[in-house]
Amino acid sequence: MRRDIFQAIADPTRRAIIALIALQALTPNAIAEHFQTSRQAVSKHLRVLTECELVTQQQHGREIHYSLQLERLQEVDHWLSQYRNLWETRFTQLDQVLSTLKNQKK
Amino acid sequence: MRRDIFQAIADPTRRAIIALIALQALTPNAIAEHFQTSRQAVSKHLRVLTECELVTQQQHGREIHYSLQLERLQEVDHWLSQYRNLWETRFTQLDQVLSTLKNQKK
DNA sequence: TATTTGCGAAACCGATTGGTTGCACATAAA
DNA sequence: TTTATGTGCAACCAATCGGTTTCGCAAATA
Repeated sequence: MRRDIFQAIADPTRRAIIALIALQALTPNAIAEHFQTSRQAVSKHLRVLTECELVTQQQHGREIHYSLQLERLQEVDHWLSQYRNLWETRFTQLDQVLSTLKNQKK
Repeated sequence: MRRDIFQAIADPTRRAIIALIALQALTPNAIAEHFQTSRQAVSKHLRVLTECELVTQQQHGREIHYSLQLERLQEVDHWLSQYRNLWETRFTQLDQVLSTLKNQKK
């Protein structure tokens, strides 16, 4: 199934999981300990995150360590960048208004 | 109802609406013309966007113009910034590794 | 070998989602 | 005044979501 990263980060639990594994890879059980939910529910979230390649798996014996693919978040950053330009332009325009007013005073 | 901005931008149609009204305010009818969906469906999306204060309404006679609240997107930007630090740190660390190798060569 | 542990997958369930159609109600135009 | 237009809202519906419980299987442990 084709997954969308925006839909993946829409769920607060999934954002919490992302925060958890940002610094170190964790197993589903280790992640589930941080929530009042079952390991299976966490596994379903990890499945969604895996499907949009936000996390990857490393198998160690019977344990599976999930780690965050930080660079995938740049897709969100890229989407945001078009609007970042806009709001920075807005500030630039405000600056221009202010400096125009300043010059008129002189 | 309390709305979440991440859930608001999860839907592709809503992201398209955001892109449409980023530059100029539009009416529901004008927005609906860009999609193969009913005006009422667009209205429901606008309701979601309004509830999380991503858009605001300006009434002009019987028309209602919806415009984007650009600065609300900074909430996403802020969430992203913690990870942006991480991926920039990662590059910095890579740079350090490279320069260490370079120095060892000398 | 027998048992425990870590995991994914499947079946199920209530709540939510995104769409529709059909209204009611203002405002603008004839 | 009568008619047309722009809109929000409610009712309905199939699909999806996020959770649970139950299961099967491979790997570690006794």
